[in-house]
Amino acid sequence: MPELPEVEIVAKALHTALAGRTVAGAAFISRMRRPFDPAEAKRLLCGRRILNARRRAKYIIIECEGDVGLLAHLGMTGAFRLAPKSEPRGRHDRAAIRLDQGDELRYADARRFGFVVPAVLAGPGGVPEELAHLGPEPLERGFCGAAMSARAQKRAKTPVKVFLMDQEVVVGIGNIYASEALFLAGVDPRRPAASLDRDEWDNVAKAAKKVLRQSIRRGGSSIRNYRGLGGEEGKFQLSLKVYGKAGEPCPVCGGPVETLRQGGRSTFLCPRCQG
DNA sequence: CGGCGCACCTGAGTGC
DNA sequence: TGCACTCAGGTGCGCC
Repeated sequence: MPELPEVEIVAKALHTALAGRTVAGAAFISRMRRPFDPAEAKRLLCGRRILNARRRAKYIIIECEGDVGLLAHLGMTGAFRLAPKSEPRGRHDRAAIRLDQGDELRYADARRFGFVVPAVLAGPGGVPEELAHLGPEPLERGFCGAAMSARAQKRAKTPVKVFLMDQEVVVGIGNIYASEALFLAGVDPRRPAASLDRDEWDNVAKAAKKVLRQSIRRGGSSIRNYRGLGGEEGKFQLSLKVYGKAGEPCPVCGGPVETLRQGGRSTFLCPRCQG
């Protein structure tokens, strides 16, 4: 479900809601793909103040004092919300972190592709070791045409769209924003990553930054599942140019938007604009 | 290492 | 109504 913009918005909202509060307990509700161990969470976090919540790639890190905290990923359908402890559990609630004033942070996830787990945040930048393999953030300096061009040299077979979604190459870009960025850049998603020249990579990097920033500004894309911390929908789905628009006219040339499968996922493009 | 296919889950939508 | 089938903002593993 969520890509960089949606995760960024959730992380910011968590920061606003949680910074300065104290963890009072943890409850197991139902099994996730990666199990949440409430005893471990209590041992690690109970009585500790929450310092901040932030995003790295599509992960959310909630940091407490003492280099410990929670690591979460929303998978496709994960969502956080704050609820009074007395509120009945929802069908898909998976874990709860009790807070100091009778409320709790709940994690719900219908498909269970996501998780929230207690974590030691001792790696560089206060990030868990297990995130060390991730590529650069697309909104930071490490992501640029030159770096992407260099990275793509050996990827003679990988389509540029699949390459853009590789989290070791650059993080945070998923199925929606890969199609959108390539449309903005005028690059055909089927082209091998290694076949793009420097100018084209500059365009792709710029387009990716632009579409991610605009989406953050508009609250992310709510297409089917995504909701913010307070259950609110984003608005960027209204600004999507090609994603989910098979058969509709291209907003630039008016020709029909087409769809195809790449790596088992749907890609959307305008073949005329993305020569 | 690069590249592919599939598994992991549940729910919503569609067509018969 | 019911059933069968397809599809979904992600990741990770096994295999060649």
